Amino acid sequence: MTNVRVRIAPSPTGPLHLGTARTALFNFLFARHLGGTFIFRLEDTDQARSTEAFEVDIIEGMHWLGIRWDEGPAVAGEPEIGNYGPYRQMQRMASYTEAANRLLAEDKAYYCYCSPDELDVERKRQEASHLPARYNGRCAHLSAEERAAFEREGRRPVVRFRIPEERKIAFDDIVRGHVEIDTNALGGDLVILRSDGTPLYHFTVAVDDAAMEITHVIRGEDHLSNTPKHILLFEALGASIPQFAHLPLILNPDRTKMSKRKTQTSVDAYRMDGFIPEAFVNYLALLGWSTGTEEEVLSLDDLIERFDLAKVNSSGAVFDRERLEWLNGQWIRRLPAPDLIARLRPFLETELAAGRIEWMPSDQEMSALLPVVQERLPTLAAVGELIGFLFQEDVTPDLALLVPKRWDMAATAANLREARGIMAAGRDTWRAHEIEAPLRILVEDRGWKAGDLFMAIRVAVTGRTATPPLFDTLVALGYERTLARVDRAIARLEAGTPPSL
RNA sequence: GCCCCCAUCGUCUAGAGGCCUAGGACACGGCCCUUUCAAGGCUGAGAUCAGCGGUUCGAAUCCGCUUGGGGGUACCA
Repeated sequence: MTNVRVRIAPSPTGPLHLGTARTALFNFLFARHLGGTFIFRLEDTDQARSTEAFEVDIIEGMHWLGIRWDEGPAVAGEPEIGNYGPYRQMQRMASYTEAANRLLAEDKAYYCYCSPDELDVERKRQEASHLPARYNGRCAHLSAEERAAFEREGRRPVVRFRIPEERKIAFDDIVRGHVEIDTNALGGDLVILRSDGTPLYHFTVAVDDAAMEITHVIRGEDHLSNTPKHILLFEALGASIPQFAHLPLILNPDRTKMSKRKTQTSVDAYRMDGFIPEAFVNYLALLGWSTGTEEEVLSLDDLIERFDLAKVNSSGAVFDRERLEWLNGQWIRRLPAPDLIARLRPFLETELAAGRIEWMPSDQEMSALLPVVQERLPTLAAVGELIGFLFQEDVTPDLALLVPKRWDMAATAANLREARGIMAAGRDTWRAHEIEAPLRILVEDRGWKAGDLFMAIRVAVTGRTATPPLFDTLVALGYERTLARVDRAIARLEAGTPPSL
């Protein structure tokens, strides 16, 4: 165990987000690689938008991905683990007011009575004269009388943290290298407590990171510009300054910051789409990082072993669902049969509930099918599309699909009838190559194309043109149902065929 | 507006001055396999390394500028 301590601090104001999941993963990989401590902290101070349902979604989503923490809430309502708790900010309120009072006492912060409206007017004025938006410091040096006057007006002050002027804050970001930002660009003295006494994000993050002795702050690039504020706060609080690593952002296809509008961002939505966590985590890890080798299909353990913050990219990465799907297929193919069947269950339930299948296949049926199904599943959710026709009473194929280009309806009906006769003799030998062999002889005798007959049978029996291998499919369907479906197709073809002259 | 960050195939990336007439993967095309669909194998196309200057014997790699993109700039997180 090293003394490395990192954290992920999501706010439960929405379902687990792709970006949060990736940041969590990078923190987790970093901690595990180094034998450090990974901490989960809930930033639930936005009471208006935070809900317990989102909290549960986030925690369960993380667990689904295989991301576990050493300190933090277990699941909603249950006890926490770790000696630096509580791990919910709402339960740490006292520490923020205590810290703010300390800064006030040391004159590192002061009460500001400017109203939001006044601030707004000032901001607009600065904007109009092309000046950087910045608090003008009107309340920075109020006398006791002035303060009393404001109080008498009924104004409730915020607490502002003094940002020094003309100072360069420099830090060495692990992924970006040396970064320098002038304190004049920080927007002036920073509000750390609202007029109702509740703390603001930049303040809570610094107070908590200090209290939890975070050594490395690994987060999205959107916080890069805010880092000097945090550094100043750490200094004022007398805390040591952690190392920073700012991860490249995940982007929409148009290269803007990923948004719900343009990219599916909910991790749970990907789960419901049939992605498996092995693939998801693998994909996320490779968004902005690579091993430097040509390895791409990597398990969580592989990732932990190879992870290196210094090899993280600095430019944004477009989320590419097709590549995720490819990785998902890779991982599905690697799953042991019983495992895959178990994971397919919930998706079969969904098919059943939606009426797309009429009964549930047994584990035996599924494992018989698996060899021909496993390599054809891009996602777990594709299972219904692939083999649903097996678990329906009947199918009604499109007549147009039933008739091969070289045949017409009458020929198709007649040829299917011949094939049906041959298959009918196979009741006791209903196995793939024993169905196939005599049909091939028939094809040979008649001078047909094997593909034409097989496609006609395929469509007659499954209703689709793309299926698992035909004869395996027939075996799975069974003798009776195969013949019944062929018969029905023949009947429909004959009914649709105009009588010949 | 101001500040910061970024810039290699459509996309994810390899590349830490000579190994690069730039490698891999996804997607796309072709061929093989084949009853369809996949999977797999082989193969093709695809990047004047954003542009311009500089440093150097030598630059995708270092520096500067330009352009483009992104982020930040709240009594949001």
